[in-house]
Amino acid sequence: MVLQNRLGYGFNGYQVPSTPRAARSARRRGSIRKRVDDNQICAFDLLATVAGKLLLEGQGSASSSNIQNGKEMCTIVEDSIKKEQQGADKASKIEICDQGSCGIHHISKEFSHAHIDYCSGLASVITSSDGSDTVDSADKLVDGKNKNQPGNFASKVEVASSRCESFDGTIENENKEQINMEVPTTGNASNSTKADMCSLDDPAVRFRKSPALVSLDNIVTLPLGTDHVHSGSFPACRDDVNLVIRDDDENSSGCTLPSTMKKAFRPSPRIGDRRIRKLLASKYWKVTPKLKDGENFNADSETKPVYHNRKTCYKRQRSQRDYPIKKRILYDRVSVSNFDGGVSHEDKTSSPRKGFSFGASGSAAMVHGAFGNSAGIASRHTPSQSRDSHVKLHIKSFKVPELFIEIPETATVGSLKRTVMEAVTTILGDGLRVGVLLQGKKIRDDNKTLLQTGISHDNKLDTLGFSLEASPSQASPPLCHEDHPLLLTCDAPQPLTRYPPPPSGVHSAVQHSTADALSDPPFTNLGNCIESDHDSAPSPPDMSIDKSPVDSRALVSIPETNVEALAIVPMKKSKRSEAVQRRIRRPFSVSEVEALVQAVEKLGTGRWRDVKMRAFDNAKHRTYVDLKDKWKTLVHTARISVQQRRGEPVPQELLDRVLAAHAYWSQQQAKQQLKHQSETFLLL
DNA sequence: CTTAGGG
DNA sequence: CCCTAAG
Repeated sequence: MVLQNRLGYGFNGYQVPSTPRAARSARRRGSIRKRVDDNQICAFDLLATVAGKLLLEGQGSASSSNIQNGKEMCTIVEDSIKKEQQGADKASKIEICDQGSCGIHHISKEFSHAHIDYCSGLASVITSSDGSDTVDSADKLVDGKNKNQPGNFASKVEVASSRCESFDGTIENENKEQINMEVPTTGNASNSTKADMCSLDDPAVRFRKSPALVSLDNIVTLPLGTDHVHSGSFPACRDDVNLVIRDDDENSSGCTLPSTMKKAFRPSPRIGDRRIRKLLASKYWKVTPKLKDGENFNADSETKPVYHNRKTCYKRQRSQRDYPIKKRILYDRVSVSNFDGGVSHEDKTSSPRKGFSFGASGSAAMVHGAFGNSAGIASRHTPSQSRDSHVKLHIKSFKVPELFIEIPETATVGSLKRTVMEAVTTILGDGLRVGVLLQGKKIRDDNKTLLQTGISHDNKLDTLGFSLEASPSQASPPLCHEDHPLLLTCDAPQPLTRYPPPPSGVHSAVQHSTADALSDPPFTNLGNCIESDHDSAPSPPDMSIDKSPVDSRALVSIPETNVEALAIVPMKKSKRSEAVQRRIRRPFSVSEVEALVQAVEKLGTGRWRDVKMRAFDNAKHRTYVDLKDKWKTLVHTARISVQQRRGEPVPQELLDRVLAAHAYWSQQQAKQQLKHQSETFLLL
């Protein structure tokens, strides 16, 4: 507590605004826009630190109201230390994070958010007050965490893998969650396929909700350099919770849509902005771990443009961004079965995870499968047309194609998970279309009926396959390859082919979406900055990851404006005058709320732009206005009864923090005003 | 462009 | 989320 005073923090542990609004404003307008607060220790951090210290010392709870459940945190911390001391296997360290993530209380969470940061914080801050073994412990934590990064990654992966497998098994057991496809024989191949796809209901959404595990073979490669760890402390900024929620909206946004139309209107400069934006988002991955105190990766020069043309883009974005992006799925292992053959019990209702079973087996099989890009299909065909003209397809599972991810070794496991998740979800997201193959031959004529194509014959069903191809209308803006830290790819790089799809549909599809992944994953992913997997809600599922050599695999091949803009142009035309569409509603996830709360606690209300940059810099679809609005609703939510609340319930703990922070900053604002008033009064 | 607030 | 006045 002494520390607080000494360091000049607000009594409540909130940081007093360091820059007058006017100054900030000026700063903003100026070319140099520096974030003042980031190099300062946040009061909350301090609190956490103090709490951590207390806890580490086994003194139990801290005094601040913000520090609750100290015991639990204590347990975690001590536990982790113990593990470290015992040389417990490194994988367990991840568990620490996970435990933390499960925590519902402030400190614990904070700790989990930035366990490393806080640890380092402990080392640096606490030492100054009274050095003790506490510091050692903290250091150990930090070091331990880092040291075993490279060496033990494999083991970690294995752990994840096994978990995944078991999970997968679970899914398999729940075969009720398989997807049945029943298609009129008379329907044409294309239609039926699409219909089925649609019946899946936005898979992406489900995916997000579900704890489904994705198992990918050879998808993750971590460069295991030597300088893996910066021994000292971590950058201060790391305690920021930064949500990386790249938005697919952006992708479909007018800004980048490579549609011919757009191009006509949009001079290249826009693309430039776009690039910068992308770069920004991605750069973060690489740079973050190496940031120095106070250094902000959000260099003004880079950030500025983002906001700069935002408005300009906006309108155009809106014209498109809201059109639901039909999520499609990669059908890898598809089984066609007789509906009568005992699968009739399967319900078709939608439920999370339904129909998704990401096998632990390598996805490479899919790539090199019998049909190349086609999905393998085990089939049993209805022996007869007893049910007349219906072919029943039973899709047993899906598999995500091979991915390739490169991520800095200094990245956290959490960010790795998110990266993978991002990649996976992106692939699942959109930009894919289904191709139908029969006996290895692609059926291009969408107008043929199943009957005509022979899909209705059992003998042929054995060779029925679905392939994934890049959706013609899907467009991904070009990305910068160079020193792009994050790299996703699948299998061998193939020349991007336009529609008509390349021989290997999957490849192209994957690549395509892969490129997309770099830019605009379809949905929420947590930021790289979040140290732990604290978010439990839409948290990325655990995945099995394999370490695989980078090979000579090329970076993501960027589909050059591969746009037929088929789906787009008509839309625009019909929309006449580009009636601005309302942005799609995207409820804040708990983790987002958490990030917001934390940022506001630190920065206060009224600095939404900073909040945005701090915690949502990579969440392109969250504008500072959104954040402000969300805060507004949060405050409101916190004040109403639990019964009146709707949507995903926000942990009371968070709401408490909201109220606390709101109260504090309101008061602070009032004070400032008073001050200002008196000043002007004095002048008069 | 940002904030602040009403809608 | 949107819209907008005001800075």
